[in-house]
Amino acid sequence: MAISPARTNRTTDPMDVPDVVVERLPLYVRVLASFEERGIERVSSEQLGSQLHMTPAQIRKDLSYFGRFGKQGRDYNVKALALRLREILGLDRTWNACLVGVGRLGRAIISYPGFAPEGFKIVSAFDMNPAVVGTTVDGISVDAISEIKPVVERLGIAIGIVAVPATAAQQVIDCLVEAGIGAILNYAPISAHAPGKVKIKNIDPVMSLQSMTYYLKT
Amino acid sequence: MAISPARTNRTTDPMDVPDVVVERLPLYVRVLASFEERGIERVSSEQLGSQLHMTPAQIRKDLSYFGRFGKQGRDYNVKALALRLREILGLDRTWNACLVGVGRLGRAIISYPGFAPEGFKIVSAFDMNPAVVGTTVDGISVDAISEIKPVVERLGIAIGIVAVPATAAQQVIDCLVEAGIGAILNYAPISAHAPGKVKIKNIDPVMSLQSMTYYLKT
DNA sequence: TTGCGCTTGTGATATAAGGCACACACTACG
DNA sequence: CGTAGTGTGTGCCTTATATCACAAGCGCAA
Repeated sequence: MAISPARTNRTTDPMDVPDVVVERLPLYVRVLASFEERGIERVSSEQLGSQLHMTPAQIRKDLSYFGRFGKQGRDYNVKALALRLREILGLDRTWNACLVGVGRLGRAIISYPGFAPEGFKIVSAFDMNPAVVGTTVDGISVDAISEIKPVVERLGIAIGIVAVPATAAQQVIDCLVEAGIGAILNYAPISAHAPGKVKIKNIDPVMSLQSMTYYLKT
Repeated sequence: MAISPARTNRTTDPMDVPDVVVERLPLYVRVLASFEERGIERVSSEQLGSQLHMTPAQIRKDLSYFGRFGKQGRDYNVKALALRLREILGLDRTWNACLVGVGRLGRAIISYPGFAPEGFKIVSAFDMNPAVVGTTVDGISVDAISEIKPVVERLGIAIGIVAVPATAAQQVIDCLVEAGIGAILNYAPISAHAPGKVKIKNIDPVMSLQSMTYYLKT
């Protein structure tokens, strides 16, 4: 009697999509881009799946959280799907980010050429060390950490990148959250947590290695 | 009638432990180390859990895959547990690694001071560029990629670190696998796959950012 | 030595993620 | 204009992961 409890029309509705699914979307965007570059106009979930080593069903199901993209019996239009996924992920615009911690690692991050082409622009940097504050690294001027809040607000920064020593990391993260940052990419070797709705991802090569050695012990 | 199907005595048996569990162990090792540094001798799963933002039950269950570590009613001995977990993960020794791709990123990885203290030693580097082959970076001599196999065998290298452009990455990975490498840490922005039993972990900051922007779109 | 309080280890249960398989929709071709 | 072939979208089932909740074991105190 009741209205069908199934997900109704859900094109990009704010319905809760599992995090795992969202985390796979950039993957899809990436393969689609590679197909696009090769001039391929249409792909089936089968092809995508074999490329990504996943089952076609998983891909179709993931996509189904956001709407219907393919024509039944006629696979997907590469360009259109890529465009739509970028839109869903919010990649159809530029995002400003700030970097905290201008040490060796921080400098490497600033000069990393992989962010800009994907629309992520580091527009500001912060450090505690008075010797570094006031200098310029790769065109980015370094401010004192106390300046985070005003700068973030002034420049419309939504993303924070943390590259400080482990001991300072949680404090810096709290500071970024306080400043109104919405997402944090943390390079410090701590299992960081951000309060509230702020998203955080940890980049931790050492920990990755440490879990792989389990399988290496013969 | 049959022998109890339950896990029997399983101290570090090769029984199949879920990957997710193995991936959490380094986390435990890390907090335990921090407790150890602070001179704390005993911890309960409750304390560990609150530190890591996980439920105590999860921690106890994870540990139970490997044996019994605590005394009931009397929590865990920090030092003993840390030691045992390091042993389980194979962190009670040094691991030799090689780096492929001595570009900007590769150099940053070589000079990253975070690997050595955890027992990961980069002992060899490779590159395609003839201008780089033969040079020395931070004490590591750079060889041609064709040398991978013999060098890996001679130096007992179990881990490969990939820092080449996306276009070359899969090829390099195949090459490492062929050379007998057991684990790969891949920094190239591709969703890489290693055949067979070889473990692979991808470090991909851009993809991390791309999945977080989903939650930023207001 | 006995009993109480505490925390582990773990079976049972709940929730989440993944895969299967088929109805439906669309195209193409006769 | 009808029919055959193909691949999507999705309900349902399977498998994996997380949580609950309690019995069992330990230490301390009287």
